[in-house]
Amino acid sequence: MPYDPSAFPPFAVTVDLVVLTVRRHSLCALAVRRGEPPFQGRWALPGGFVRDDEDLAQAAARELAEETGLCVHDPAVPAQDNGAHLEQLATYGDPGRDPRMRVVSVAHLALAPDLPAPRAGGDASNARWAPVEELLEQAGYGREGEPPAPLAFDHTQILADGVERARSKIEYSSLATAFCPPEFTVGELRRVYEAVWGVALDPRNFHRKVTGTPGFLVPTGGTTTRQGGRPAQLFRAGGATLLNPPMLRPEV
Amino acid sequence: MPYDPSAFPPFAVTVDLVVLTVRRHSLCALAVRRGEPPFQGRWALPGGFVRDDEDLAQAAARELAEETGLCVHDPAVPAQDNGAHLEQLATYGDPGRDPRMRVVSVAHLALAPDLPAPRAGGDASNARWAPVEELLEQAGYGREGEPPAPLAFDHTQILADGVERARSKIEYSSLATAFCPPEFTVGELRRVYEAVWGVALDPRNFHRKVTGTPGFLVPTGGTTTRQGGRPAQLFRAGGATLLNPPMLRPEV
DNA sequence: ATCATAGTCGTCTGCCTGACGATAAACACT
DNA sequence: AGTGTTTATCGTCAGGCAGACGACTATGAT
Repeated sequence: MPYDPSAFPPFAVTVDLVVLTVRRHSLCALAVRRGEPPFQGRWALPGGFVRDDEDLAQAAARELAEETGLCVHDPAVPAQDNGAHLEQLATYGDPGRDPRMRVVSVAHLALAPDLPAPRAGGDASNARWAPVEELLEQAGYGREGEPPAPLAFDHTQILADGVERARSKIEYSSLATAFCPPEFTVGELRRVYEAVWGVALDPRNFHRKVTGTPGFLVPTGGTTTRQGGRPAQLFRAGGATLLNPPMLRPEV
Repeated sequence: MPYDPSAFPPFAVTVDLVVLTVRRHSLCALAVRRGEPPFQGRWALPGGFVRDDEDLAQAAARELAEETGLCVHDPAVPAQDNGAHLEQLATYGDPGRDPRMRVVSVAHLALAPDLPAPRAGGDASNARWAPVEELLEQAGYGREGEPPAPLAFDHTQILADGVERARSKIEYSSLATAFCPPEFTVGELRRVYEAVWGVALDPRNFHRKVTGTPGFLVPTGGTTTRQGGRPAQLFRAGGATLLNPPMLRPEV
């Protein structure tokens, strides 16, 4: 049976983004307000259709730039700064996940340092950083005075999967540095782990672990006192991407 | 802008399967011969179009059953036997990965115990279990006398990603039991690890590790001598899915 | 009977981690 | 200037786990 367009059903393919950052000691995700049905007025993950001539990673990078202005960090250019980490997360394709038509969404996970205010088409009221616990709660929350509502479509599930991916991946990779500015202290990195995992870590053991793992951190020579207290050494992310042995998440 | 079918390009969506098993001490993948262009006559991963009314996991399970006769093991029915493990792997959507049209393929990873001969539409010459190193080699191999050729489309990449997923996932989960029959010995489980990782493991340390991890193995009371030597205790897979601490792959 | 094979139990040593004491270097008060 | 607070950093110690490897057991093959 040769190529026959009628032999398969047509799908729309989108990319949705779980964009995570750490703000004020808590893990936050980017949410945008839907301006059109279905789920008009509800919060959702940013995303959009994949264009005819781009691959999935390009589509995700484009959407990320449109929503946040972030460039994607290219692993081939390790000196590049301020780039976000972007990776494919999973694909969601239940019939009926979009009431309009059959849509398959290839979700991506992006990790970014703390950013200035988000923008969605320049309209700040239609985009926000929200703590993930807030977005994941069954009831959901709106902004001040808005009715609580969960995220549109199956985006609560996608967000949960993205958060779990981030939580487990910083255990055995140096990915947590993607949440940090180009130069950072051990304490700032520890606060990233604490925010992502929602636990408190011992500063002394954490310091020993991260400075003792070859290739994880590279001292830049500078120091900073922006956190108060004794000045701390500044580091850049080293070349190592896999931590062996891993940094173990404390039990329960 | 309301729903407008012309606003997005139409895609075909397929599922492709990386089906892995362990045969004769080596990790093997299922390959099927393509009967039509493009890549006619070349080996490829099994797969097919997602139907209008099924979700992605259903489509993958259906393809798996069509190609191998395997049922998917439902985690909700732990007593079920002979079921394969199935999980989503990643999605591949480069424009041009299929010369006919824009196809997005949601690859799935299936792990199965050693099986009788494969069947592809009943024709055994069009399906085979091939060692993964053979399929992944740049040049590729055909069967006896056939010209070497790599897998069709981007299936070499998909297979490589699936193999790497399996290799890393048996480190920290009990997934290796999916390669074993319902009842198995510690030695058989060790040979699974050795085949998947391509290394030799110390039988004594391995025995201590797996029998000492609570919930990993449950003794059935029986013994077997099918491997020769002293009779070995038989086990079933226990309920634990996450191994903590993990089983570490030896370096290099 | 002897050997080969595979399974199972122990021992020892070194590494890593968690718990936690102690010191250092900044800033904010008074 | 002194005192307290905050954060960073170094050190110590005990317990757990993994790698290396010795020893013994129970089967089938010769």
